[in-house]
Amino acid sequence: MGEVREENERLKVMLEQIEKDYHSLQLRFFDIIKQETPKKSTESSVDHPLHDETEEPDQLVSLCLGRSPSEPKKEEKATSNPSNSKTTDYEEWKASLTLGLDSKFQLSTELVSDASPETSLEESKQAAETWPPSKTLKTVRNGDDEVSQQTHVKRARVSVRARCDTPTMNDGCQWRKYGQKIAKGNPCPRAYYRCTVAPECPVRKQVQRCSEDMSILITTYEGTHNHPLPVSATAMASTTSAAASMLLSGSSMSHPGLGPTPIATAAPVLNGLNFNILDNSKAKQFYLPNSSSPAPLFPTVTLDLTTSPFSSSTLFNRLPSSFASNPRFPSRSLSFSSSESNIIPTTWGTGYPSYSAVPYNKTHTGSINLGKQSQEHFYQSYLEKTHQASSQQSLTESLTKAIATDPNFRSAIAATISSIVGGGAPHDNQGGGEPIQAVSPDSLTQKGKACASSFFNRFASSNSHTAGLMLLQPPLPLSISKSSSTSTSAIRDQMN
DNA sequence: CGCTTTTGACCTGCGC
DNA sequence: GCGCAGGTCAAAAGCG
Repeated sequence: MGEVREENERLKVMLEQIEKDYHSLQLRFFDIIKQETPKKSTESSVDHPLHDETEEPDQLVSLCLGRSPSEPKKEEKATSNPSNSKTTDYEEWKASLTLGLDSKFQLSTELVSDASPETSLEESKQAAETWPPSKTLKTVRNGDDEVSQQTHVKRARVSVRARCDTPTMNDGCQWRKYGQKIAKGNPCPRAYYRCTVAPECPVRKQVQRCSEDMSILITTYEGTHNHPLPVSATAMASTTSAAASMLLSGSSMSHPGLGPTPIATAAPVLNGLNFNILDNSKAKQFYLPNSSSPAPLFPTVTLDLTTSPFSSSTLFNRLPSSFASNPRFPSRSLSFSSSESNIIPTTWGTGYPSYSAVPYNKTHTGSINLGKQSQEHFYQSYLEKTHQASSQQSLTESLTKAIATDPNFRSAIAATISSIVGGGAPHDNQGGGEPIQAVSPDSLTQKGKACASSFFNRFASSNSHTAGLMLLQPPLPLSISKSSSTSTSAIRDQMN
């Protein structure tokens, strides 16, 4: 109890600091918005008329995992009165962690989008209870063909590619293997798992090694959990769920950013991570565990945790050429990658934030790239930390931990997907070149959190759309502060 | 003994 | 209609 009280006190202090930084960041953000307004009014009106929301924080689209879309306003209201919002925000933050899998938003994974929250909840149960796709189809076909088709079409999959030595990725959930098959075109067998946390949970996953690189494990998740999950499992689940939701909502609407071009690619390289988004609806980059399989029945979004940050532009070339285009379902791929699979994880594993100030540039083509100098700086920092690191974590473990421990990481992933789905790649040059200091107060068990946080903080700062998303989140255990040295040391003190 | 994994059989959808 | 491939089932085997 004593330890808990102590930790509670520490967290309170931390929270206060976070709130301060949060508000200063918000002020800074508004300043930037003001400065950028004249520029953007000309640019956006011509190229991206739908991005006007970046000028009006009130209208920012918020992807809040586990919360209803209306909540951001509440949060914003709360932030206007910092002294009173402490408890509220903290509770909301906690709620966002625990409610992640019950999110109304997530339900779109399985369902047609425009259902009211109440009905969507019910429908999600139905969808969950009628898991097996074939049975679902059968059942629904008795009623309405159109509905059945939609139900079928709307079942999204989220595929995660990651380097992993273990037979399966530890995502915090309990799985039971129920089958194994040799799939055509891949000598490695594909294993089928179902979630055993709850007896009737519809979630399944397929695990298969990549035939071209055996060190890469491809895990495909399907379905939505119908039960609460352990905290360690909410991360992957909500992230994949959000990705699937994004994909589905994206597949059912037209995007100014994605539509007219053969392929819309955003390839930000931040903190040595690739963040590639592919739109396969128009290009031959459909991304499947089984490279030679025909077009899949389900829309798939792939989170790629394997590729090199310096060759993001060649990511597509490295994809198996047999990925067929799929006219029926769009598929998107996100890449969180390392140049060497162990460098970043090792660094993340140190548990300390990256304090290096990294300027960034954002191109008008939707790519966000660190300057060469910054990349060198960053990787130098990585290498230094690599030497210091005692633990050798795999990329998968690190990312999983980062996702598991950092709600902001999840939000950022979702936000990024949202920014792509909602309006294409970022287009303005806001905030470019200005060093942003990202500081993440360490918590007791948050290995791997720091880099992820700073990574996404920088990303958030570089993308007004996403930045807005981040700002609308309740205060999170990280902060962005321009006056780096003071806040860094302050938080270090708090950590100690 | 209970749970998990293995593995061949079976079911279903799809293309020809 | 047939064959193929993906996915699932369920009995047997394995394991702690």
